[in-house]
Amino acid sequence: MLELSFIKENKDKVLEGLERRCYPAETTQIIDQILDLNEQRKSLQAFVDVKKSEINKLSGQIGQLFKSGEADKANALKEDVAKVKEEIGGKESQLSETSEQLTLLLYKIPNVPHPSVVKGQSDEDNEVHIPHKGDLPVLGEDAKPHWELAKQYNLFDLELGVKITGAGFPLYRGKGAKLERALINYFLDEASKRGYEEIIPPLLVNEASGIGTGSLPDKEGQMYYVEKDDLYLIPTAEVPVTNIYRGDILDEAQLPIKLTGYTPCFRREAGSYGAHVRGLNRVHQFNKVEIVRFEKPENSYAALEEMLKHVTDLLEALGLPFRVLRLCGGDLTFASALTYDFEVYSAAQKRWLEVSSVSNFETFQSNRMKTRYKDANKKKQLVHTLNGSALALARIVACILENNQTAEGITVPEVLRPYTKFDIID
RNA sequence: GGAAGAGUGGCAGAGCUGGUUUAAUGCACUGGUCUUGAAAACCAGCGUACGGCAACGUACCGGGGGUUCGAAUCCCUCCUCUUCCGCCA
Repeated sequence: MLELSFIKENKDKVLEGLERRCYPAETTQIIDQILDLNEQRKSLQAFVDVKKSEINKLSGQIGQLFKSGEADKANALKEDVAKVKEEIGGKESQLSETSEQLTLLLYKIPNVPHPSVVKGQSDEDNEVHIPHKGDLPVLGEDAKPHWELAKQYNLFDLELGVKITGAGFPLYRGKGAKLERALINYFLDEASKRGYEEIIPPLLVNEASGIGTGSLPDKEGQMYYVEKDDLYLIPTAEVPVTNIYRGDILDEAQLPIKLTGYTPCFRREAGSYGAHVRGLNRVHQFNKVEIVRFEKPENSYAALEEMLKHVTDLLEALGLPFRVLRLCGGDLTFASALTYDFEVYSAAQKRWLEVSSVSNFETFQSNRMKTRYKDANKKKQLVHTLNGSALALARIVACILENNQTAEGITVPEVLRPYTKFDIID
């Protein structure tokens, strides 16, 4: 959520940001509504505060009078209080309604994109930030997509997942399960090497946590919801991990805070089904290692570059052909100011698959969560939050299987062998 | 799941027979005095949010609601924690 003070002082920037996101014109009007409501709120509060102050004073006097036995005078004052209350009338409830409305409207305004983000409608307008190096791999005519390879080598089973749960819940087995576990451990170890503290968070979160990171309100439909306990299954470790510091005022010395966590991720994503979402390309449950950072504002973009390098290193080590995109305004997620998407090329499917997304949210999440720090002058400031996948597993597995297939079997990337304890899947 | 008790400012902890509590006191923390320096001692400051140039005002004693002229204090409700019992990886 944007800060009210920022909207007030930088209305043009906010509008220009909406423009680059290709937001509909109605959203522009919300900005004016917000500013109007805020003025209303301010005058309401000033009024109510003064009246309450009067009541407080009178009540104090009544107390004194009762003590000194002057009940008559006290009772007379009670009538004065009643008058003041009448003056307040519905203003107090108006005040709280106005504040609530204001918050709801603020929730509707997305983050202002970083100046480097280009205007664009959809993923077709994304810019290539780091192009793929060298030629794209070409496989033989008989190359198979990962869902066929999985069947051939008995690595994961989507039909069994259907039997046990439903569509989109893969069951990994044998070397498929071991490969999955190897990747998780490898990614966690690499994050640890770079100074991230490992976290195992709860997989269900409450409403406040969902609001903190921006998964709520509005996006309820994308999360699994346990009605009986009013809890949500996490769509990413970002939600529980970022909310660790919800409502906290940190010490400057604590920053930066670097956290990593492996969790399964649950996404309802009632989207389309078809050839392009076959196999592991899109599932309701997948595994992911997430990295999360809390930074001082002046350091957050350097941190983003570090994260970019981190993910780049992982993909290079795995030997997967990839490119990095800088998302255009229209493809940027609601809370993000700048996002880099990583896409891995699937040689068998002959298409790019998104495997990671690294974003700087600046103060958008921290303003919702009220996560601040005291700077050198002891002034409270919102921190910047960042996060990224390092990495999301399902599609990485798909690409490893497809790109590394040989007549003898699927070769395991060198860096994973200490974890898998086998070199080839055959 | 059942029973009992409890949730107060960074921590500890009073207040909880409703009215100088505008939340005592201690510790921690910050600044100052003293000192060669430090410690000790002493003095002062020391929560968050909103409004206001400011003085200051308002709200917050787990969350929400209620009673009252007035609520940390009484009532209702939800949440959490502790102890005991039950169940259980």
